[in-house]
Amino acid sequence: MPELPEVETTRLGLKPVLGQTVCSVNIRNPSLRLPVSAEISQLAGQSLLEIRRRGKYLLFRTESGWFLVHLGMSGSLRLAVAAEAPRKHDHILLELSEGLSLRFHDPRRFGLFLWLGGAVESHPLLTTMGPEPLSDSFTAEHLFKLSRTRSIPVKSFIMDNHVVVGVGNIYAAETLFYSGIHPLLPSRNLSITDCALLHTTIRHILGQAILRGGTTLRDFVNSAGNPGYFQQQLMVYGRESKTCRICGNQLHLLRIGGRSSVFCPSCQPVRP
DNA sequence: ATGGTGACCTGACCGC
DNA sequence: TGCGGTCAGGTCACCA
Repeated sequence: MPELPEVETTRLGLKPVLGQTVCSVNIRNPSLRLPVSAEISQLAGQSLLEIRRRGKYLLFRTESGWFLVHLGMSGSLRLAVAAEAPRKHDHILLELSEGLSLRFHDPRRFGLFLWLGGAVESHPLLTTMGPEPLSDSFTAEHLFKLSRTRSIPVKSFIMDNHVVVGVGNIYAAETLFYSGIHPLLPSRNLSITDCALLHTTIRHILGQAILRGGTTLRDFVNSAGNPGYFQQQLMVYGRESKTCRICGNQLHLLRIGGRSSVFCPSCQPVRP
């Protein structure tokens, strides 16, 4: 499910929990990508002071330290009233003051819910990540420099979290379409002009998707349980064998790095 | 170092 | 209605 815009949508929607105290922690199923440690129970009695996002990770600050949440492929964080019965796959419940309940829901259990303590910046999950796409540290020159030695397809390159964080399968496909670049182009063949175009497009598309509350294909819901609306303007993702919205030719499907990759052979031609 | 593949897990959907 | 196959928004360990 969630790429950067969906995670940011979740973060913005959780602002009402700031300042609230965790009354109790209920771990209903600890089997996530990494086991949920009993340390998480330390959250009881702590106030939620701040929520940051780094890539697709959400970082929650409390008085005694930080905990991290990753939504994996199918995860969501939802604010419910405490009286509501937990749903299937609601794995972790944080009962808050004022009768609310913050619920981590994740059918496929690829997500993470980890206690970090004081070591936020230095955690191995966070130290090797590339720049934030919407920050000043992400530049065309950065893309150009890293791509010089890489033969992998440009689609895999922009989805690599060491290159730039937060670009998943949907937004990678859309970025390459708007940039007019074939998804299989070897990364080292990108020109500085290509990199400038990719840089601008990534920022524009992620920004637009955040404004529309993210993309809902099957099951993404924000913290209030509502879907996003960016899917209404997808140009290629999920549209294989349909016609290109620009040129009218048929869109094609490839598998790149094990991920389905739709593109327009006319708008994104193979280069000579 | 780099790149390709499988693994993790459940649910939805399709064709028979 | 049921069954088996396939696919899904992410990430990492493993191998060549």
